[in-house]
Amino acid sequence: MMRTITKHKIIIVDDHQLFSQSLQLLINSFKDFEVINRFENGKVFISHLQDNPDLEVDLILLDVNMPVLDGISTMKWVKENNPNLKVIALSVNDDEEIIIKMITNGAKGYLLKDTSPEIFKEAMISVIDKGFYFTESVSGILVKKANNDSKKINLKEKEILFIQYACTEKTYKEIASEMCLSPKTIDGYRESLFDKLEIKTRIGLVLYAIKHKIVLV
Amino acid sequence: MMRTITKHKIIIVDDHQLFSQSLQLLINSFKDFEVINRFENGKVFISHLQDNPDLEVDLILLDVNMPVLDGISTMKWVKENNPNLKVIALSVNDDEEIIIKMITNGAKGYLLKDTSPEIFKEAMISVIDKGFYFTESVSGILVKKANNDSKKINLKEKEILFIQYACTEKTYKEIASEMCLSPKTIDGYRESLFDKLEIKTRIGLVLYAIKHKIVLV
DNA sequence: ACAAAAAAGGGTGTTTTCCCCCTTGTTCTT
DNA sequence: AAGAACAAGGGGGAAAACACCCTTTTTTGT
Repeated sequence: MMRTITKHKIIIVDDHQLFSQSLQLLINSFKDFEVINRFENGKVFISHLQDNPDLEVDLILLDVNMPVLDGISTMKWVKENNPNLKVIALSVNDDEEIIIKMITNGAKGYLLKDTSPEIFKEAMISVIDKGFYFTESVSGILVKKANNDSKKINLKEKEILFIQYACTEKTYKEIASEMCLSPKTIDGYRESLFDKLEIKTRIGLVLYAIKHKIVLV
Repeated sequence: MMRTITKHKIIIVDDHQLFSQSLQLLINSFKDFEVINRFENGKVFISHLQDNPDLEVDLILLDVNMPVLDGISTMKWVKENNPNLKVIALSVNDDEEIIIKMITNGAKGYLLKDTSPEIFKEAMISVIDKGFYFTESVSGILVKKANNDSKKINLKEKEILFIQYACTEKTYKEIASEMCLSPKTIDGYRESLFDKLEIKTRIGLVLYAIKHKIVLV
């Protein structure tokens, strides 16, 4: 006689149909797991949650890069409205900023899509049982952020404006006149920024500005 | 009695194990297809081809974004050494440049990973039978490229290298010594680039480089 | 084979950038 | 009320960036 086992109920949210349908096959091939639903973006997933407030689900696999409503926005909604949901973020990129955003919004795990099925299964079990699963590299990023958070640089309005001008082909003299300041004041801005940002040239300032999205390209 | 059918032999090259193993399950669920091999990057795939010159394979599914040896480099090798291989490029992004590079290097199809399994199967059949499969949007990009090709700026290897150095805090003198050229030659590079790219300062060069992804930030 | 580009290097001079040290006033603390 | 912190401005000088015009050598097209 066969005993009926209650399988863990999984929902996949991913816009890549090829991946999402394939992943469903993989998960269903695991004894204790079954995919009960798939959604192609955060919006339809959230709609489904709203329509089914008593939905039983053990784990959400949430893609980070999606059209319509991406992983981060979806995670924010989950944090606000359904914080008990267990979510593992799935992504192809290991951008620190994104990892941090997903985790601070309540993701219980962050896996790259090049994870092996074994690790993947382990992560699912860990999140369902222990409540979280983080690889060493993700933990490392979290520690690093914690350290860096203390010595954070905050720029004033005028500095931001100056940086934006510096990211053009104008000379400092031209910038000064556009900002209605003396060239010598601009000189001061530059030196104080070089010091603060640990750079040595205007090129460094441009690179910093782009990296930190002070100017967009 | 069951008749033995020769299935189409497929190879998957993709670094995302989760995707690649799952996709194998999906393909094997199609009657006429079977995955005979999976590789995690272009390098190991090429090694396998070299070790098995008489390998019978009907179709390669090649991921574009991979570590070690990416899709484009792998495609280049295939074009040089094994041009009869039928390859469908798989990618998450629809960057025109990349699509063009893959196709000019001989890819017979280009599919986004959010394709439905039905279209995916149709594409596989089309490439095996007719030799190609392109969606309308990909065809559109090819037409557009044909038109734009006339007024294209093409940079030489050394210029690219110089631009990359210019996007650092090094001085031209330092760049010259790192590139083993006289500072005066670097001077020439700069002036010719300023002219070609219609810019006036090194800042403009940095912005151009970032916009055109010559350097990454 | 020969002209035409292109690549490499040079000279000289101007402008811009960068650096260090300085003054004056204001605001905020303690 | 003294001191700290900051915003605005300044002088002078060295180094880097930029401009313009030049020669020599190598590559390339036909």
